[in-house]
Amino acid sequence: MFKSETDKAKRKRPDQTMEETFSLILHGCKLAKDLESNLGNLASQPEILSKSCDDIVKVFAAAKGRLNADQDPASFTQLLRESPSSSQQPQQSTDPSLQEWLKYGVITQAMDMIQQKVLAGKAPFETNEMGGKNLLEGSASARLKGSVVGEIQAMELSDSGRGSSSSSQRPRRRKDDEEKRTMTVPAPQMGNTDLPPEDNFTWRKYGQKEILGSRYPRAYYRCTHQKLYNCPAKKQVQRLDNDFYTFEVTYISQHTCHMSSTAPSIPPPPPLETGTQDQIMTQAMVSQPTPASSSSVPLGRWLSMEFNSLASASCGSGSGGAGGSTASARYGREVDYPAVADLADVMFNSGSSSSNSMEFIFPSVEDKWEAGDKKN
DNA sequence: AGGATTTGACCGAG
DNA sequence: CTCGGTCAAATCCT
Repeated sequence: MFKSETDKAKRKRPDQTMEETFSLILHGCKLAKDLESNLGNLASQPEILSKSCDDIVKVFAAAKGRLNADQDPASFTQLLRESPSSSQQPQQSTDPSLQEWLKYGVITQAMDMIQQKVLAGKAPFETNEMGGKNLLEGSASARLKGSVVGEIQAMELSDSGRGSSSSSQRPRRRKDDEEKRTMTVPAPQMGNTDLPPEDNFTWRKYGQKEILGSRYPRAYYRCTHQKLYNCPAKKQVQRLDNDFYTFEVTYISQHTCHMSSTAPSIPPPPPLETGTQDQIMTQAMVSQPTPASSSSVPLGRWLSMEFNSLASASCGSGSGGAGGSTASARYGREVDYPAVADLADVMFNSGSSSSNSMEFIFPSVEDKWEAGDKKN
């Protein structure tokens, strides 16, 4: 895929070549970004990590080769430095998150994230949940676009938290007893923008509250299986004051529901149903990039699958809509798709799951890649 | 009917 | 006392 691009470029004029080289580099960046987003999931899959790295290296190598052969690197560098409004860098202006990523070196964050996970040996960050039935509902592209792109602007492990469990009356755990991880994820910019970011877990909304100084209310969710499996996982979702299209999601505590072999969130992986298989596959692949034992998909394959089927892939998550609730549970109960469930299972058990799933990554990438920057 | 969401009230931390 | 987080009854949805 990349080689052909490179070959084609060689037959073109320098300016075209430059443009394509630029795109190539950006694509490489995207691949890297995708990888970064899934490092958590891939942490335990060195082969896939290796493969992914190879893919990225190939892209950059191709770009480098073209730069060396066809043009003056200096000009390219200059291109990079030009103002965002420059027509010379459509891709650049197209993907602000990428720029940001490049600028701030999010990879470092990702590495830290993984390190933390490994050190802590705990469950992963949430990934997008699939809303089961809602998967097939309309505004798929919106969902895709709005899904968690995995732009981790901030990710923290702090000791703050609150929580209440069930002891006597309302015994609240001390704030420093809970783990809190905060990240920001883009909201859909088309369709139902109320849809909050999703991950691979099912949540039940148990409260919403206006927060002082915040423009938008904060929604409180807890794991659907809280009662059944005494799963303490919770999350809070709130729009950023200054950015309606961005949610700040705070995950509190780890899921323990998947630990149970009987946990509903991990039904056995029966064969896929027909008809929606593509969607499911895409969704599964995308939302559960974890290279799991049972259904691991190399990043490279995700990419190709993604690019090939994105158009028809409805986004995987569903939470149908119901006003801003992430709890797909309502309309799409638990895990409706075996493949997804299987993947989720794997993910759960792998103890990793970055906040970002491919579903969120590729679609947005694709959108940005093709549609240009409509976000800003 | 069962389960999810809504929403006002309650409770504890600061 | 204020505010954030949670509870739980009412309501909604499938």
